[in-house]
Amino acid sequence: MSSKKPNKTPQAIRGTQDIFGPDAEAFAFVVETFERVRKLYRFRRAEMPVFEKTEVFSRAIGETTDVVSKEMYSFDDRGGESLTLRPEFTAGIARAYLTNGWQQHAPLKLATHGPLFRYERPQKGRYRQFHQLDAEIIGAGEPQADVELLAMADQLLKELGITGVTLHLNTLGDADSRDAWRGALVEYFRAVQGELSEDSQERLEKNPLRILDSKDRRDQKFVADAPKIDAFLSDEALAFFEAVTSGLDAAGVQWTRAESLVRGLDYYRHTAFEFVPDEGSEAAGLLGSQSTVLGGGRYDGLMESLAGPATPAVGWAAGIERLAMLCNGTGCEQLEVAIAAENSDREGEAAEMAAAFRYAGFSTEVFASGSPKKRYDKARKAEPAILISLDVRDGASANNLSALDQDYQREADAAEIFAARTGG
RNA sequence: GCGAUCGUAGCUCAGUUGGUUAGAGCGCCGGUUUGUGGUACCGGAGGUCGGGGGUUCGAGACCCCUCGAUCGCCCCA
Repeated sequence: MSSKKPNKTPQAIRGTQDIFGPDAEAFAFVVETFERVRKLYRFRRAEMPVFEKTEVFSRAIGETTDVVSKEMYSFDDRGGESLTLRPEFTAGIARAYLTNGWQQHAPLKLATHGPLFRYERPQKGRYRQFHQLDAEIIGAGEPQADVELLAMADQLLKELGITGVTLHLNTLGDADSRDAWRGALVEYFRAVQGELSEDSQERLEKNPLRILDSKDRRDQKFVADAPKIDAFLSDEALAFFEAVTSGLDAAGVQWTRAESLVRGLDYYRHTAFEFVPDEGSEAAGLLGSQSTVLGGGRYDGLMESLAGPATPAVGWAAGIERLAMLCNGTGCEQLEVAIAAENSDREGEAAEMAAAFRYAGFSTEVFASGSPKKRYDKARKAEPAILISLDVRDGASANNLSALDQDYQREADAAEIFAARTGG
């Protein structure tokens, strides 16, 4: 919107959001549930800076990835150093782990959440400033770590009340398995190169694994018969994957094998996973095409890219906005007590009574502004469990308490406070 | 970076093949009615129809440009 007016209200930055109302309640509900669940699994809370030296991300994530090559918010600070707003958590966590000597706590279970930044075109479920939950287990190379991490993710989704979402699981094998598989895929797709989509012809050079989850029909007919990772897995890699899957079964985590699931970033090895809405489910409809709600995997090579010791690790991240879309309507709690001061002489008492209710642990709202005659209706429209009217009739105080919600449990306690305050 | 759709009151939206002074509902403010009650009625504030240019006797509507939003591709949570 261009305008000659000098004092036009500035607009928010593209891809940023002002979250309010039910959306904000759902957002808070997601974060609160995550905090509760991570404590059950004894993941320790950590806070990292929102920005880092650019090289933290370019080295850890990979120069050639889209995230680094075209999606980072980078800028020079006043000393001329290139800094970047974090596009993901893992690289910063790895840096913190190394610079703070957190090796002493290994194996370390870490959880955090907060804003991330990526310069992309916004669309449904995707923003330039977005928010993620993040959980990592660092310094644990055993498949049990993958299982515990996934069990936590699964419980989180259940506690959020999210249904119609299942765990898609794959293995990328160890470095050798992955390289051999990649070579076979390149060979296979090169043979039919001319029939692939334009995007996939390019992927063949840059990131052949990505062809496997192409949405283009021209690609999909070849994907079905493409070489499978299973044929290239070393004995160790196979044993690792079997330990993960049997551990998930033992923990009661539902999963499905997704042979063409590959993760975008270079550092993933072995386990790769995503929680994705089932086709045709309500969740799928709510999310649009940005459907992955939680994703991650094992990244055994990451620490070395930051000049640290070889350190096995697994982690996942989940988009808070996407999770919140799936649990809208939850998190918004009912108003317990509404107090309508229907006469301006009662406004002071209404405030005092509200304080009494609030100290007793009742969520309370006072209606004492605007036309006195319309305050009762306003209070009523707030749909409280208990509605209290303070009025003046024939020169004397007139008080009334009515219970509007039949199922409300604390009515007797509320009535007691009301009676004590009104001398009745 | 590419593509599609869309910008009218604080919000949700009408607005006919271009035709007087741009409307409704909700919300907000005030009044009348009611007087232990989610009432009804009346009134008010609030819009250079995203911005600029063009076509026309006449543009909210048609054309071009621009800004913005939404959704999709790429990529990803």
